[in-house]
Amino acid sequence: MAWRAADRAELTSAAQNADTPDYLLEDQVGHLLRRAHQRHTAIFQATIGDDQLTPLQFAALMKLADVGETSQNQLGRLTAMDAATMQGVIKRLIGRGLIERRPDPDDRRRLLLTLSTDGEALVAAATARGHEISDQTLGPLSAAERQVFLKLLRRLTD
Amino acid sequence: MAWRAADRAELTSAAQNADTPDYLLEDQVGHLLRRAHQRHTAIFQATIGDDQLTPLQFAALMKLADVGETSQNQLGRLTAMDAATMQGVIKRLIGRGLIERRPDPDDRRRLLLTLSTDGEALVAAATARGHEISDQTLGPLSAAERQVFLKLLRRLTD
DNA sequence: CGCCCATCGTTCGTGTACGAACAAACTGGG
DNA sequence: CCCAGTTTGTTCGTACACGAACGATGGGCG
Repeated sequence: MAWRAADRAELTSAAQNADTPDYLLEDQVGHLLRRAHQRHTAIFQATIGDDQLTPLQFAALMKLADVGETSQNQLGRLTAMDAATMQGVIKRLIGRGLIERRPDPDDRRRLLLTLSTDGEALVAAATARGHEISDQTLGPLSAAERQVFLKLLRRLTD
Repeated sequence: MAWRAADRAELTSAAQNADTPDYLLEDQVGHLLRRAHQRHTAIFQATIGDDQLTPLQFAALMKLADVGETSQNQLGRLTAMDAATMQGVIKRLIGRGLIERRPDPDDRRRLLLTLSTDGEALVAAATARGHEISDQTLGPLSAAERQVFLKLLRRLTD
């Protein structure tokens, strides 16, 4: 249907539209969400104070501290990671000795996860950083705007 | 699921908090941004009508249609992808014959990109889908809320 | 008890992301 | 003209993200 206008007039099939393109990437939610998320991970990495710790690893640790011993898949659900992703995240956290794993005596399919002593120490030390990261991410907004934004954002979250 | 509260009272330093955890993952912007983005890509994939086309590939194509012939790095800047990521995206689009590449006669470092005929056809066909995807992503919000949300989101975007 | 079906964790393949290091090519200043 | 510094595109390594298929286990129901 409706296209551009400019290149139509000329025959350049290279076709760019200076005036009114029907799809402006920078106005699309998906693109803005992606960029906001990129900015957030940059802030995370600059603020968390641990070069090896990634946002997902941090999320898994914090959630595990919150709920206590759980299985991998359960923790994955709580942190919105699928089983395959969780597998890798947990492997690295175990590799760093931040998490321990033991078979569930009541269900031999399951692996129960707990924070190690090091993991608990890291969680204790990083909690303040976590808040700082959220604060910096929302930095451009006023307190009132943050409330509105978070409320709306939460509604776009299944 | 016997956890928290109980072992709080005892001296388990394992310390999970049923009542007032100091860090609630589901309240953090980063987590919400990540989940909203996940939801968006699911909507994209269900709506775009082309199993092979990813959000980034789509963004690159739409932007290229918008600005016309450019170099890889330039297109990367316009779509917020770094050079390494762009390299892979372009490689796949060329592999599908949607984009063509030629050396810049004025600067032998550069590779100029253009849409192929197939690429232009795809852009024409997919534009409406793109709008539908944005619409669905914002589905939970009213028209007024969408305006507010997008305005605030844009400010969290460097 | 036996069977169907769901769940748990793993592996594979593909596609973002991005830092780091490179070689080739351009730029500007002296 | 030459050197220093930058830009362009590529490659490597690591880490998400997720569909798909897999083997092992568990639960429910006839």
